[in-house]
Amino acid sequence: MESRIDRIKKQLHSSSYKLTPQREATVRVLLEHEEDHLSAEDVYLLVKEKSPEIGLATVYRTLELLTELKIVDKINFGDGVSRYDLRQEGAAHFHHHLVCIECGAVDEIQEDLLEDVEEVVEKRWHFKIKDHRLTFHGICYRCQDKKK
Amino acid sequence: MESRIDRIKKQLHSSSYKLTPQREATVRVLLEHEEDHLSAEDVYLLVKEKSPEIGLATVYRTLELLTELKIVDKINFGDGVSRYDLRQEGAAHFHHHLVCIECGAVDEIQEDLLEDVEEVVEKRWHFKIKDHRLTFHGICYRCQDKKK
DNA sequence: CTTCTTGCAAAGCTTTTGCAGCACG
DNA sequence: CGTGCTGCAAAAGCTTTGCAAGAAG
Repeated sequence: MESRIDRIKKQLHSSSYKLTPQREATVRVLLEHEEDHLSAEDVYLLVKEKSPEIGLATVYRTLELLTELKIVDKINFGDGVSRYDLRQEGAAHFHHHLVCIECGAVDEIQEDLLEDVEEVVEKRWHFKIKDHRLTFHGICYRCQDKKK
Repeated sequence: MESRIDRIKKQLHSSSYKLTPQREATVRVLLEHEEDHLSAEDVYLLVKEKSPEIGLATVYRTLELLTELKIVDKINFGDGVSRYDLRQEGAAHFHHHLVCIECGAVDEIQEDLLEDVEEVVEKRWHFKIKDHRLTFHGICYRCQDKKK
């Protein structure tokens, strides 16, 4: 069976890029932390554990490359660093985020809740939507429970 | 009649901050460019036209202060700079944005289109929503028309 | 006086870039 | 060989901070 890495390798090849050991190590870290929202520095430190010789610049370059190929999405929650999020395979749109203003946790909503809204926006504002970013700021279920 | 500046002055006072000449000049620039999405540097240059002695750090400090008081919202469209957007008076939530991937224009949607979605999120994910950020990326009506 | 605010310069951070060397066909 | 990729260090932004001086009550 074809693995996720293999498919990413093909995506790279079809744009004439190689899956070098450094790039593979970076992608593996992203796969192992799919639930998280790692910054470039986070990724760098994790890659370094297994491939200590990698440079931070290479991580940045790889993340930029993966963003360009739409394998990952670059997001910004307003804390001064960019974070990188593996896109669901075959997902047309970017998923949504729930950012907790108390504990800082970031949860994901994979479901697309914006279909109706997008229809309205396309018609009423005559805007051809290609992608979206939706983040809710509030209090997560864990922090709500904690207060009781 | 009470002006917008007066009301902002009161908001500052009620948190024991002063509306200094520098702060007032900064707020005026924001009011005059309500439609735009100015970066700190943009604001600095515009304020400088009328108050040449102002320092960039003061503009940053003022924008931070206004963000804290929820008079402006700090946004990030992923281009490496923070932008500042005056909040509609009395608006409970942040408005939405349409970012054109061809010409870079940013249009605003003042209407709140997320009421239904928020209800679903609060119930299904047990998340207490305090605010949201919604940005659509796509092609604006101007660029669509241009192609015809 | 006392407290808050400012301007300047320096420092801090994240991210990008230049370049020589390496890898691999 | 040639092209692409990497690591390192330097550079380049954007933003924050330290500090002495200034403003305001």
